[in-house]
Amino acid sequence: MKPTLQAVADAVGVSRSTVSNAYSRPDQLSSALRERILDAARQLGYPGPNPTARSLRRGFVGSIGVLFTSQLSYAFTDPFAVRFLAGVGAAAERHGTSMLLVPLPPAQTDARRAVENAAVDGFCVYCVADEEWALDVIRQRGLPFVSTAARDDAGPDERFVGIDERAAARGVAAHVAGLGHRRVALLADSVLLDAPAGPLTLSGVHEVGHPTTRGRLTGFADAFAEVGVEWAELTLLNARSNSREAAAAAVAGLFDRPTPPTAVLAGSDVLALGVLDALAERPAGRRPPVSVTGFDDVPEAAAAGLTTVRQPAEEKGRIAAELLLDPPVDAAAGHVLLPTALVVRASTGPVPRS
Amino acid sequence: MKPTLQAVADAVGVSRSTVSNAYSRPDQLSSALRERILDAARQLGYPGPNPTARSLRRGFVGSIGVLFTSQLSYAFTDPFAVRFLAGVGAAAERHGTSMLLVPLPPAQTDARRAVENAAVDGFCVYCVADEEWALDVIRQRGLPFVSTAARDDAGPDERFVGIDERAAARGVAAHVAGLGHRRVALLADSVLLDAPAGPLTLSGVHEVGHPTTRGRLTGFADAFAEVGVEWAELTLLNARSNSREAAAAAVAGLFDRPTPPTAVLAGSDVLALGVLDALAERPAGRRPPVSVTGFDDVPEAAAAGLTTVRQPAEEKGRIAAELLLDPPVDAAAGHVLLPTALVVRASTGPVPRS
DNA sequence: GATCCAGTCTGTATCGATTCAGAGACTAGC
DNA sequence: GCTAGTCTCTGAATCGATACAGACTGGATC
Repeated sequence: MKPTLQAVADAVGVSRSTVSNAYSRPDQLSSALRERILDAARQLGYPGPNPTARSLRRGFVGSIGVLFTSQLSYAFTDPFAVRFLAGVGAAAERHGTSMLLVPLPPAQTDARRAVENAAVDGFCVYCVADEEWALDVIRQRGLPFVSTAARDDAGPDERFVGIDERAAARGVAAHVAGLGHRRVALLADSVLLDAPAGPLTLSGVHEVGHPTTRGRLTGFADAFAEVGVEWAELTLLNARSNSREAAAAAVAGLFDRPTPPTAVLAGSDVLALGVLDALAERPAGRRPPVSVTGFDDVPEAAAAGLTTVRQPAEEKGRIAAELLLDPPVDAAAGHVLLPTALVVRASTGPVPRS
Repeated sequence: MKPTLQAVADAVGVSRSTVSNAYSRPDQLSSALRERILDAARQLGYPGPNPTARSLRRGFVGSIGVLFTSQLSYAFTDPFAVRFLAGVGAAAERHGTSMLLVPLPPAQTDARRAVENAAVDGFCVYCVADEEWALDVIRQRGLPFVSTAARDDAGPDERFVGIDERAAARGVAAHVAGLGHRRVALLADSVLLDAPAGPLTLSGVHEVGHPTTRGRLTGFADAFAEVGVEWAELTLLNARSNSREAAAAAVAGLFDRPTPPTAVLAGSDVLALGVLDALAERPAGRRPPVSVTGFDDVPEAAAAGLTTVRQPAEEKGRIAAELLLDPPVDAAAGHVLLPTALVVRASTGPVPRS
């Protein structure tokens, strides 16, 4: 077995406290003794204070948790999530804090346990769809957290960093509407829990569970309502996940309808790229000139010429971690709204006259 | 303050052990009592057993550490590292284990501390340049680890997953040599600690510190030695980091030499893409037809038409985590060599006759 | 009626450190 | 020479749980 702090103390003939001080508070003992202790420790193969025991006694861990909606392995396939993580990592780095990525098992009971058992000082909650249960567990544990999805029932002291989803979405939709498009499809992932891929009918946008998706779809609807296109006239498409493949599957058959949409507004760049994939796969003769928009402006979007909404991904992660690591004294400062910008590229154009 | 397990015990009028059992070993008490305890816990706002205390007593943490050479925030910009992380994440997910990403401060003393203080059950060590000190700390702590860089002094019980860097590099270099190229530049990052960007003279490849880089450069040299081009005739270029920008900086001026190389072999796709960037930025008239190769076959390589060596990134991460999470009984099985393949695309071509 | 056993629950030791009040020794100042 | 102050170091209390060896109960077995 590895020697403990006590073993070192015995070897040198000092008290446990003194050995502890040799590691954590060098100013509390003479440097001669300190050297003697460190030497003995080296000799014995003592690996330094046990991190777990130290955390227990000190009352904090020195790492922050990052919680993802989906499977952890999916998170790495989503370029936006990766940029977000990079931001969290940069901030964690500066604070000498580690990041704990906690995978959530599919069963909710197990997922609760996972959040309960995470040894962290706080959480960055990345857009967990139907995240309420997770926030409950975190609150129950008395841990601080920062959420990236605006929630209606957020307490005044709850920290948040994100964008005005609705306004941003409205912006890109207004651009498409301005180009003359009126037959439009909206594409989003997990519109409803366990909904099949493809067209979906909802009485209204309020039925959408995921707050971020709801915000974006609401913004889309806003812009079209303004030009006289009601919610019921919009085609709503569900993707089973936020991936190009799922998006391609969701638009299957869409362009073979008698009156296909002339534009598809996607809830993320990844989905939009999937739509472009689906279009590219059609034989050249049957490739309608559909306008497509995304959301996020991930690196791939520029290469694909995708019109989209830019939001600062890395910044979001960085600020999330910073709000967690040194909380602003002013509660209002704990609520950060990031800027967005409409980025017009080649994937949108005027509606073709037929 | 949050109530402890003891508080719940007192409230129900049972012993602490029983409350502990209610959470961790439900078969050890009647379900009626268990319900009563869980109810009381809910009432009191008890968040469940403290993860840190539990880890201390149990002797394990339930999370594995991932160690990166470089800044944690850089890791997320490297597509290969991201795929690796995805693999680790997938395996961790299956085992119900969390991943701890430990940022290493620049100062070595601090970095040691960071590794010493990480509350984990083991480490996946991702290609830490000059990683020896880190492995020492891990060994000292008595923790298991899996390395992704082959080391000459690896103990027989030390686990490893990776590729035959030298053979793979030799393969792609042989392809380039086969195309007739003889004036060739080799580009790698951190060839020597703190070397400047650009040309570098080394008496031999053995001087290269980073084992992965050394392996690849050796393979390149092997292939050219076979066609009669000696090490001293090869141009060695150092990039300050593994990024497109650094690569572009490293090849500055290279193509304006009196006898510029006709091919550049890069130690990674990211570097190779940087070389292509640099070439693309030159005015069309002064853009020599240079062959460029990468290494890794990251997603971006295909789009850029880059000739490269494919290695299974996600698989590497997955296996690394699995070797850690359930160690093979057979020591030989703890040493996994993954397959590689030469992927020829448009970025290489026959040497132009001048 | 004694014995055994399974099912529940308790008590104590333990995991490996940090903290903090205070004990001694020594120096300085008056 | 005495008081105050500074440096070092010690001891006991504490962080919040889990493990394990029993104690007790009630029923089945012979």
